[in-house]
Amino acid sequence: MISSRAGEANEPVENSMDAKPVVIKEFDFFAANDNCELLIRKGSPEFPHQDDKVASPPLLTPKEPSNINLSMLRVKLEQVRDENRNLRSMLDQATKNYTALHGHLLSVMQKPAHVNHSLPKDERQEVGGSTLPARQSKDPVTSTSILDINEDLHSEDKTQERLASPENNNMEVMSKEMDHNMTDQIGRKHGPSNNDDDVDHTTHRWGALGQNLEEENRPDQQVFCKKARVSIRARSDAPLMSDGCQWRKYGQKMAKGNPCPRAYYRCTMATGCPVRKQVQRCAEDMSILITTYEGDHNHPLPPAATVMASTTSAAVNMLLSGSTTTTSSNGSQNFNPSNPSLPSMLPNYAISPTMATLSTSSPYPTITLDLTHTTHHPMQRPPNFSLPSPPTFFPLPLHNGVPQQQQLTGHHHHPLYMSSNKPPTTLVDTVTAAIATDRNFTTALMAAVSSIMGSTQNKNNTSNISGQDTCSDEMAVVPVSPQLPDQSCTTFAAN
DNA sequence: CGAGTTTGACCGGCGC
DNA sequence: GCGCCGGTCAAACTCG
Repeated sequence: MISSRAGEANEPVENSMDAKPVVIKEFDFFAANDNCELLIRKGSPEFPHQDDKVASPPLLTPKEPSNINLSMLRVKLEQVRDENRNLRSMLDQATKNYTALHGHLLSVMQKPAHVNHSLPKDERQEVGGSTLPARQSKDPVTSTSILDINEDLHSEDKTQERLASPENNNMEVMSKEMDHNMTDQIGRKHGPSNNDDDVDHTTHRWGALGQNLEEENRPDQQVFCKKARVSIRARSDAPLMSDGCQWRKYGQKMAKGNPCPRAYYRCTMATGCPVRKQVQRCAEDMSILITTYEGDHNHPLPPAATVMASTTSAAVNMLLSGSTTTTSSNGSQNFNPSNPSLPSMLPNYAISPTMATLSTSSPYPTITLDLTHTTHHPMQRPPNFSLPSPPTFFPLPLHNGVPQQQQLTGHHHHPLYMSSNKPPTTLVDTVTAAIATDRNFTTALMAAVSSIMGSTQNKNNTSNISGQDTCSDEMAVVPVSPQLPDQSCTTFAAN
């Protein structure tokens, strides 16, 4: 997600990062450190020579006080480089874990699909108006068990650091991979298709592809997966938060139970982009802005936004995917990390009570993330990130290159540089800060995913074909009235 | 004049 | 069937 220029300069960018060189420039990995920032921002091409400069004997002469500073800087630089190396390795691990996790998810999903459904062929491939071929995947589903993943989660520090790694710009890649896997899965799920080679690689769906596939391919659960939403609660005095995308307001309504009007926006970055968002202030705390995203972009996003969108939509995909085997009788799943019923899942969350809430109630499964307690600097560790209140959600259509029309006029808005000078005024900042650097937040998200997947697994094990959601004893599923579909769909009403 | 916003009308889903 | 409600449409309006 965030990569450093130091990393860029010190080491050749490898693998997926190679493919997205621009991403690297989007975030200032060391924005929190003025000294390092100074060094690094002098220009990455110069950076490899920093060592030479610093190490040159004249500069280290103890007589000169400035050389002392240089020595200190050098030490800091070394530290940063070490950290960068660590983060890189963590990223690798995270990538592997993610892949394994998703693979397992797919394998879990596959079972009930075969048992419970036998869809007509013609229901398989229509996705969002375009035809997505049902792939018969030859990719072996990884055999990593959910327990393995959970075990990884148990190694709290490792996992959390991995996930919190600013280098998680590879999330984009992972997300794409997931989308492909999802496509694979759908193909597998509904029976083999012999079209191995008719994969639509040209369709770049950054958002909830899996969600849409679910929608289209599982009519019996259509209610459940009708539309997925992600809500973000964040404190902001601005009428809306800049998330990097271009939006056009197309409506405003007074919503029941909230004196503040709800504004409706659609993405205008590409014609026909189906992404919508709703913006409304929290009725109980007017300083909290609730932004709800729905749909997936039909166009590429700029790097920074892509990273965020991919990360978040990947989470949504996973959440939704995992939840598809649970049925709508359950209102919502509240992933309470401190819930004692999740001892093995979330070992380290006593300090962060409720971090992310997934509402699985129909018709709109909603992930709500409360960022109102995050600190603002991307590189700062929030002292205590928590989501005390019922959340809202997001498939994030975010990018930083295009100004939000209502807030930004004509500037090219770099979240990073903004955030390094003042508290974030953009959603990108807030979410990025939360996702990229907040261990609790990120791990909570992962925990939520894992929880659902665990739930999925439990459901499968109990062969709950009737669709009744019998909450597993092991899962921290907080039952909410199944007859309150709206309650969890939007935080507006829920609050 | 074009792009974006405002706002009342309209539509569909849902519960009674 | 009716009314409520959320969501969208589109004409009128504003602004640069």
